[in-house]
Amino acid sequence: MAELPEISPAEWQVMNVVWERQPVAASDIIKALQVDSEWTPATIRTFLHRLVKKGALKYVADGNRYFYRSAVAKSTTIKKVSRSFLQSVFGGETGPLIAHFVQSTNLSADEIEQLRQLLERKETK
Amino acid sequence: MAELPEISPAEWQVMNVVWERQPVAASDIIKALQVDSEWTPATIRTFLHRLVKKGALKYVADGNRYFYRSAVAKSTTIKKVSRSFLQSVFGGETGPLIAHFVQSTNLSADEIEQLRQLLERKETK
DNA sequence: CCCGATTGTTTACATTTGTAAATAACTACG
DNA sequence: CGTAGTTATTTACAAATGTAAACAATCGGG
Repeated sequence: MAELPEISPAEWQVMNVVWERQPVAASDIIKALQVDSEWTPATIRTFLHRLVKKGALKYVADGNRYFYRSAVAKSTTIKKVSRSFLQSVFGGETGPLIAHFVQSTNLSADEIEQLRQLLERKETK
Repeated sequence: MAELPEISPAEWQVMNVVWERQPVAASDIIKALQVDSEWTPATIRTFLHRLVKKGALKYVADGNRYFYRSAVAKSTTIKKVSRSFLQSVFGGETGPLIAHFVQSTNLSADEIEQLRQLLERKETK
């Protein structure tokens, strides 16, 4: 159980809402997700269930409502899945990965500056 | 069929070998993959089969051997899967994604310089 | 206190994925 | 020309995933 659970793409959507607003009731998660997905409430509840079973979410009951919280840190989870992605798609090479995303996106002047600074700090270290 | 096929993580390993050395015989793909995976030849052949069926690979037979080639461009495929990843894991925000990878990796001075230049070009455009 | 609405639990089902063995087809050596 | 050894095709099967309906428990309003 020390194992970080595998989180599927659909489940990521759910986790993102929880990380953002926890503790949060199922009804609110459903509302949030229905804005940009086609999922029915039943479907979203299935995801919640599975995530609890996987150990990615936990909850506290208040009457018949559950308030969900994440059981795994977002940062840890991001690290894990990012490593897999990097490995599968870019053969483990970060340089090309970053290059790809820099080129394929419109970055604001501000973001560019931020990244520039990140690189600078990286360099001197 | 104009649809870009979905490629699973295991299949990505196969595709990477093909993109690198195409046209390439199954036996060579198997050899290449056995270096860092535990897959048996039968398993790898299953992946090849599925990839052909999905339209991600095609082949030319030479006697009883097949020589495989990709049927989809690596760049296109990377774009597609990268978009999904960006969306799922970073809510579509490239800035944080790049920041994550910059921080979580050891970049060589050279790579840092490359990226710096990429950003510069990005800025003035 | 009963009943409709809400919330959670169970069950369902097709598809995809990882993993591979069984079988068929073919080729090349003896 | 038959047969051992490749190669490819078919079949297998459990687990995960996307998608949701059916069912059960409970809560709140009348």
